[in-house]
Amino acid sequence: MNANIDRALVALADPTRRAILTRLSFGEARVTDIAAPFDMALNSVSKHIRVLERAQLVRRRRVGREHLLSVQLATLDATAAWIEAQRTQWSARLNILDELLQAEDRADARRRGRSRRPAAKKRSAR
Amino acid sequence: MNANIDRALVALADPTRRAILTRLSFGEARVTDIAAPFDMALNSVSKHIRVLERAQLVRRRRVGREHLLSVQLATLDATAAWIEAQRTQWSARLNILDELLQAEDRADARRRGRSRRPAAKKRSAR
DNA sequence: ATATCATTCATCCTATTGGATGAATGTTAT
DNA sequence: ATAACATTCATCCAATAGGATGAATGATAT
Repeated sequence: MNANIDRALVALADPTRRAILTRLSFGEARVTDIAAPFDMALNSVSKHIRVLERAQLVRRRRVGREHLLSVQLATLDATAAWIEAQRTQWSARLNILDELLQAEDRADARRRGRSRRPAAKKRSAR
Repeated sequence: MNANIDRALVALADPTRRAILTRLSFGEARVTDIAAPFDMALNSVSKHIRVLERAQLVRRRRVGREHLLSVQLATLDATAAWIEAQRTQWSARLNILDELLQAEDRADARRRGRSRRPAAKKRSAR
């Protein structure tokens, strides 16, 4: 499961591959078509396509001698969703932590109230 | 603007760095603390942290001799949002294309109706 | 059958990256 | 002042990734 996310993130982490996806958002295209606008050998583009394919961000449909590629939006969705989920989970943890620290502060304040001994305790960063 | 997204995606495309972010979701930590669970030299972890910092996924707060790191959730949000935006844009383009193709098909059907000459025209892939 | 076109395979080269190591820098404690 | 600690800097190394090139494979057209 996570290996897929990994492949997708790796695939998206390259500007050429993102450009290829953008190109495909205008419709199916052959390897040659995709390569045309790039100042790069056809073979290099072919390699990038394979990376996108392994990440399931792109689908290949062979028709005769040409390979027609298309974007696989679902995977892109899944990737954004994964990041968003991480964000939520991490944020939740930090909130819990913050509440704990605030409770601790209140306890400290009570103790200070009893013993008149103000101690400098720094608040954790945002 | 896009250079930031690029750095964030590159940073997220590594499992060690994602693990570091997860670690930081439990709260601020020093470089040494972050490095502890990893079977990896402190220096290597330090390098990963710099990558996360450049991508603004992590913030550093120097307090005395220790460097306290924390997750910068906003950037994570921005990254997910960027992917989601791409998805939306690309999906919209594909929808337009699909409508165009359907309109074309209907036109073909009308022409066939007038001239009795059925031509095999293949529908584009999903 | 042959030439042409579309694509991948196999290599090779270079730059970058993940990692290790030892020295250098800056901070705290004694 | 000195020792211990926290971290980075400067290198080095191996593995990987991006890119190029020429040959091989497969399909189409003549």
